[in-house]
Amino acid sequence: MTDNDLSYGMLDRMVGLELRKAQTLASQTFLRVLEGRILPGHFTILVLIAHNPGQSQSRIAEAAGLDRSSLVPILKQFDNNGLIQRIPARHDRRSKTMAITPKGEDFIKKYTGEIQKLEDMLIEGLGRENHAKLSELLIQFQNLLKRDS
Amino acid sequence: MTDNDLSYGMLDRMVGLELRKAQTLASQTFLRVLEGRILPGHFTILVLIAHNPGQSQSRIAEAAGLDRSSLVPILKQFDNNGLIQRIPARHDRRSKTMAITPKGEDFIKKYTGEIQKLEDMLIEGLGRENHAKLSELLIQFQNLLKRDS
DNA sequence: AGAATTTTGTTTGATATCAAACAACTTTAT
DNA sequence: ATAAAGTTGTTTGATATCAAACAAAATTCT
Repeated sequence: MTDNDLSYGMLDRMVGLELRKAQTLASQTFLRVLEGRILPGHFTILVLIAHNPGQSQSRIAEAAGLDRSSLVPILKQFDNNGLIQRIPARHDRRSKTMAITPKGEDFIKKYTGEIQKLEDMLIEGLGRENHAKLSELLIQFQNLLKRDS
Repeated sequence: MTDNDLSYGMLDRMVGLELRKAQTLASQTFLRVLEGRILPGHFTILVLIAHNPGQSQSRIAEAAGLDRSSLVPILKQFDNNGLIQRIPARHDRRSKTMAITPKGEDFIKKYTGEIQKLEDMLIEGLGRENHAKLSELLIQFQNLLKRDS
């Protein structure tokens, strides 16, 4: 059960490994909350579309931390399932404006409670300030790496 | 460039999304440091083997946050490239003890400097206490989710 | 000792993701 | 106005990863 007796050597003080493990665990937990009906990252995309109607796919992809091309099959599925609608954009004949449908809204609402409960558990476990600090540090972390590239 | 004008809605205060984006970015940056010769996660495994000789594959996998089965092709490649050695374990005829080879050591050493430099940049950018705090919070975060499952 | 359970490494199949290439279109430069 | 450069969504190929199933071996139970 414990893997604490393993030495991480030079990796001991590196955030990278902890980041990866935390992300994997979070993803698995989230998937359980969503009853395996949708992947966490996909749910995120759905929420992004819901809260930012009329955005291009590229922008949504960037906000979600995904490649443009990865979005294609996901959106196709959302469309097929009636969770979103894709309308040709007025001003740009290449891009298709996306919007959430009522069915999509319902889908999001269905899981909002459980997700909030999970987050509340984290807030309680870490403490409110630490929870906020974690988000803040992760964002700062990203900014440093963006600057680096 | 900025995606700050996008609303994250209910995801605003959730660590999950930031975790995912941070991890993706970190992985890409790391890959650049390693000159694309090895994936960050794979390098981690190599370091784990180097610092924990004689461990089973399962334990290494768990420590790296990977599935047992995912390790198989990775180790095969390491073995083929002469970075590690696999010797049948004395006490357990199923398991193969792994150890780093001199060539593997050299490989790790070759990148240690650059990796340390990257981490130093992060320490400087976040501040030493914040950098330590980030690792600490990520570990705490994992413990909470483990408890949850 | 013998049977049942667990563990180890592996194979196989499914899926998510990326990266590069592409056509259609838009924007910018000359 | 025309050419050059960039952008958008997509297709195609490659790869990483997981999950389930498996055989062989070890461990636990009775």
